[in-house]
Amino acid sequence: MSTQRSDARRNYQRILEVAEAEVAAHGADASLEQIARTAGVGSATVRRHFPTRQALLTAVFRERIEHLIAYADGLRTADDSRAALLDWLRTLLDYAVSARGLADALTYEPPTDRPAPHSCGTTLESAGAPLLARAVHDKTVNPDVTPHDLITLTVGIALATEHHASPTTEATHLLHLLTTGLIPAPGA
Amino acid sequence: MSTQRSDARRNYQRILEVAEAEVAAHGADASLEQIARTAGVGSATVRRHFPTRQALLTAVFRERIEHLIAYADGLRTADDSRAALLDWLRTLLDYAVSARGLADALTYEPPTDRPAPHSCGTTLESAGAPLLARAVHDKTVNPDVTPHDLITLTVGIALATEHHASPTTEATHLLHLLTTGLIPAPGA
DNA sequence: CACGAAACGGCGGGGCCCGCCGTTTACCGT
DNA sequence: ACGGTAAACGGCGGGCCCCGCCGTTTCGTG
Repeated sequence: MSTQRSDARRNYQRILEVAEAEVAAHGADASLEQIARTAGVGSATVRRHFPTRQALLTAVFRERIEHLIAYADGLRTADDSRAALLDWLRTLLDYAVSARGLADALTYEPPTDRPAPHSCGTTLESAGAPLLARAVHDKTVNPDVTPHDLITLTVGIALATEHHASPTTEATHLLHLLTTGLIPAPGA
Repeated sequence: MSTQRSDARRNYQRILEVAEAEVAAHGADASLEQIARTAGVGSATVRRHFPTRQALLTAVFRERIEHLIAYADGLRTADDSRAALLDWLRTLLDYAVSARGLADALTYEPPTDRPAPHSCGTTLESAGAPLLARAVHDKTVNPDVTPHDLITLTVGIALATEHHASPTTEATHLLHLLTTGLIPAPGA
């Protein structure tokens, strides 16, 4: 079926498994050579399957991204559009904070990204878009907020808290501030 | 005066100058060896003056940090405490976005940072604290916002927009969203 | 079973960071 | 003015990493 040879497919899987562990342990800049070594393949093979580090990260996080997309889909029919959006953002942030390297992977989209319109970030944005649109339609969210803004802000929180003492608690706190507004408009 | 030898002082300055340029060009992970090379010193000398990369970055950004602190001081007596805080945040963000590496330097405070209570981030936080306190006192800002939150959120925006198409415009937009509130409380 | 192409992986080059250690250089006291 | 000493220097080698090349193995197929 797949135009790929069987050993190639096997190596691909093996590398991916090892990469998941390694990225979880060392973050987005885990050593490719180390991955190759513990996967029992040459480092060239790793780069053959994943030409760029970003490609590897995308593959590593694919499952989680899809999970997030599915979650967003489920939330589309929720009663309270505002709560749904909040819920999704919290989940997204939780993922970004707990999965080392995810946030970094999400920031690195655009070095002339023509042939990758379904890379991590873009798909996430289109998954969040309906939730956002509905919330905007219900007047609970400012209309000049774009899906892109959602992702970027969340990723930003994750990145900024990454090296702190207790990232999770701090991140949730910051998300709260973000949603509620740091310095509301004067008429408050 | 200084217990330091004259050549040491000279090298220190020279390295610092080169480092500024190099960091401006290549961000927080500029090559230390490259800096040493164009400064005309051995790489060991660089590490002798700046034991860690973070130390070098701190020195590189010292001026700007102090400028920000001075600006905050000037704003302490402004008429409108809310506007003052906003003004400072905007300036801070502007610095963080335009000076490559600054944001990264600000996230990396705490690997058991005992003897460095006046590292970039900490001093910035104490500079912002009075502005924040006054704004809180005037009821224009939620009281559970800490100075640390201010810095972290701003840095987060800078980090997340760093690799995007037009960081500055996007960053200011995001700051606007942040201050005004992404998803205000239900009673809106 | 044999053959062609796909896939592999070892090797060398270049770079970076780091620590060691012999050498130079500035300072100070005589 | 000068010599001694400690501070400061910088070259070198080791370890790790990423990258590209290219001869070799291995899979799939006719």
